Amino acid sequence: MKIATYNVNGINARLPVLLRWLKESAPDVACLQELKAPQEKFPESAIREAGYDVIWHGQKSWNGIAILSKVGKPQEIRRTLPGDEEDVHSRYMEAAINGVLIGCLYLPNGNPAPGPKFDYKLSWFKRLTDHAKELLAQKTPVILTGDYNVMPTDLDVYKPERWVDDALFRPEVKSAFHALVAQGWTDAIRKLYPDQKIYTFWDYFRNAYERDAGLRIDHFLLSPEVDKRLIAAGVDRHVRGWEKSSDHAPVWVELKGA
DNA sequence: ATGACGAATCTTATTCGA
Repeated sequence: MKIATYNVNGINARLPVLLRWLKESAPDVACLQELKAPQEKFPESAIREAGYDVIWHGQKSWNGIAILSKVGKPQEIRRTLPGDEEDVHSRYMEAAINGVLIGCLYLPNGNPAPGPKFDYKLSWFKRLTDHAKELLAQKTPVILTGDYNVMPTDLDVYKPERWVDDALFRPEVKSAFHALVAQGWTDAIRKLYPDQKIYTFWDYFRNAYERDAGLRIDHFLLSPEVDKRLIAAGVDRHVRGWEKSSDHAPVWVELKGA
């Protein structure tokens, strides 16, 4: 089973690129973030014509996540992250597909830091960590994937010294990520490529992609029951070079079995 | 500190992203 995550930066602006990538990469499951579309403006028929069942949670202007599957209808478990009834951002969605629980997430950016947006990022991270602990306790196959908006180490940043005060790289955020992983999750890309410079995002400015001035912020965390099935993982970085691309590239894992 | 780019919106300017 091949599972992918892709921050599309606007599902309607990205539709041709998304469909092209789905056809080329043919993931069984795809988690999307930053739909930037209200619920009723999601291009459902185009996705279904591409062969995917889909559930999504849109929001006007910002955020929004979706889970696509061509190996059975996603059985939705939840479409909000527990822990704050007042949080109305569409940033988390969870579904069971083929016996694997898949959490699709878009963690807040948090800039500028410090400030209320940074506080929201940290509290969202805390809620995710609390929820992740409960998922792990079930001792079933679980994947938490998406745009974490965190570069976990210096190896994940083209120029670490320029990012020290940024909300994606501040010590509080890196420690939150490491604490989450330390519950017992496996960072799939880092497990298979412990020493390689691998990026998933290149901003639109200053020819960042051409200069390979990138960041690794889209991650796959695997529960032990999934980790033992991990065969391969990678980034479809060439997709970032396509016309009208997102600023992120898709990331994927391949698991043993259906 | 700002801006470079791109997307969305109560658009011709502003907000957000990372």
